[in-house]
Amino acid sequence: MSKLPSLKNLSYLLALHQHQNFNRAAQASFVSQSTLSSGIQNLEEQLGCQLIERDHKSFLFTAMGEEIVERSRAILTSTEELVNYAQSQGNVMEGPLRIGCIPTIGPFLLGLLSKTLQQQYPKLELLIREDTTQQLMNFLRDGELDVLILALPVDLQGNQQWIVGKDPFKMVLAPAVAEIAGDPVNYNKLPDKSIFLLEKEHCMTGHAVTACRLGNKEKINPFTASSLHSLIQMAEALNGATFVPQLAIDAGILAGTDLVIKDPSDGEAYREIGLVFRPTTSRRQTFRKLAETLAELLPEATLR
Amino acid sequence: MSKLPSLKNLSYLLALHQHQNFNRAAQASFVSQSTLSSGIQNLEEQLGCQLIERDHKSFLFTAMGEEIVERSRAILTSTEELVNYAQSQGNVMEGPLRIGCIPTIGPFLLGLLSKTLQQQYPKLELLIREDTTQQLMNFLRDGELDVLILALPVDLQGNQQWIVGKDPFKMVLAPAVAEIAGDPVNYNKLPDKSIFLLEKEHCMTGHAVTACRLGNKEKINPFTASSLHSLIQMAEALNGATFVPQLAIDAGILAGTDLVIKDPSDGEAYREIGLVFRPTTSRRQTFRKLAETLAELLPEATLR
DNA sequence: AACGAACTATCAGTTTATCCGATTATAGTA
DNA sequence: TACTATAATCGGATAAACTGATAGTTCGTT
Repeated sequence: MSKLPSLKNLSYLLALHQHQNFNRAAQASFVSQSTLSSGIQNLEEQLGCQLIERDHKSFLFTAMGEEIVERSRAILTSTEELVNYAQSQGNVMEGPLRIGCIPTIGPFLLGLLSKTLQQQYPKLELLIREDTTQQLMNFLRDGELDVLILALPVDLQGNQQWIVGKDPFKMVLAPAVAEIAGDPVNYNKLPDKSIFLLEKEHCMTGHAVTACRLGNKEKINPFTASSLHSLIQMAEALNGATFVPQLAIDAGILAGTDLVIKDPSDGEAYREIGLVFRPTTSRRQTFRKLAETLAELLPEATLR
Repeated sequence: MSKLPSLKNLSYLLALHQHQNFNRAAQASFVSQSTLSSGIQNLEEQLGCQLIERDHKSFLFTAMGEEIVERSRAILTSTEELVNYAQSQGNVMEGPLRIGCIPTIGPFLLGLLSKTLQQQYPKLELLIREDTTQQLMNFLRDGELDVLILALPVDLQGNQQWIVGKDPFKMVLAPAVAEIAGDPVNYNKLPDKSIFLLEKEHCMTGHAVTACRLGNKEKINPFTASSLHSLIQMAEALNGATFVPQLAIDAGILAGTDLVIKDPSDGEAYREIGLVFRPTTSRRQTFRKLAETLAELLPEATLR
């Protein structure tokens, strides 16, 4: 049996991969540049293969290097999770839990969620980051977040997901448009360019929205909003209509507006909310409890 | 972020768990008893919790200790697999591969398998262990084997399985019995106590065998054989009949006997052969290629 | 062509961690 | 009581990790 590499050296490799620069990686690892340099060399020697190609000014990770980085990451996060588990005395709802969430869910759910969790598990230290799905996936991959709350479907990229519940879409219409829209809304009765949507990055791709996009292009206004709040303001100010998640409505996003809520014509108008996490995690128990708490706060729970 | 424990200390903990004795664990780890002792203490201090309860003469792992052992095992095997992968230059069919196999498969399949593998992947170092299913599962859990070849179904105990193919059961009868048995065999025409079976541990629990057990108890001889070879000898010597896997027949287990081969009456008379491995493994690519090679050698491949 | 900026590798010296052997302490056993 | 088996402890030796300074490379600028 050959000698195992040290976790420290593996972490140096990870830092180097993240920062693509010996100095910055060393700083991030709280060691000197020389330490990190020799650490990497040490690792290459122990593993008996080249991890990075040097060309004196810069360097590049080899394919093997990338693979080793992947595996090292899994090993290091497992070890961190072990330490975390031990220091929480085996209570899976203690210590830090780093959650990522998208902006069309976060503001309307996390307030209540963190309140509920704090009450139920007072020793849980919630750390929440709001960003786009893709950014959050990167943070998850890099081990900077433990679990994501996303709108499904999503490109899992090797991660695992649990569906937690559904969030129905409602149509929200300016009064003038509401009068002629019918109930549930008949898209054909709406004026051209009267439907406002979010930018694509927000992936509010519920069935209703997709159907609307495909079948009623002329009804859709070419301007897109960058947040739910501005979406609603646009709909109100320009006498239009839009789709808003039930979650946001429940959280009072329409307060102070005179918009009218109606059902979309498509009965399957909802988005699914899910938890996403690394398949190599050893915190499934924690995520399970999180999922249960989350499901109770959603309009329709469907834990699976 | 608190400091991570060293892999060495984790391995000391594993050794201690395996040997339940500081001296033997230290020997197995090639260190002195004092080193191991302080390593464990070190670990407990770093993790901030008690892993073993000492009562001056002996000790006991705490629940937390057991959990940490589990997790440490996953971390260490991942690291070993990383090293192995690197040292094989990323070629997943190089280096050691430790296979466990049950005795009703091993002698009839592994000869051909290892020959095929050696030819296709000359740098693969095959290590084969033959034992009961339960023993093999223990070796797998303890990281002493990488993958098992078993007859399904099997209690996975948290492991993962891939089904590789089917191995049909044939009936094998002494000539006198064969004459009256019909073709396919009608169990009712057989004399009482004329069917011989293996000991239960061998889990030759194909549908045919199970059906026969349930519906024709009086036909079954109360004596059980401890190997396929003795099973066949009993059937021949005592003018009886028995079930034998196609695999064993193909390998020539009936050579030199005057037994007659017939189909069992049940059309679904087969056992499934599968690969079983730890869910935390990072050698799926290796196992995949093994599965493909294996499937080609089985009477009926059904890779899934 | 010369210079400086941005890099990584190397080296000598220091600090830290690991390990061993001997010893102590405890409990069970002959 | 002496003996055996066991784990914890301690001082000193050894090996590993780390640092700061320096060397050497490349690239862009003057």
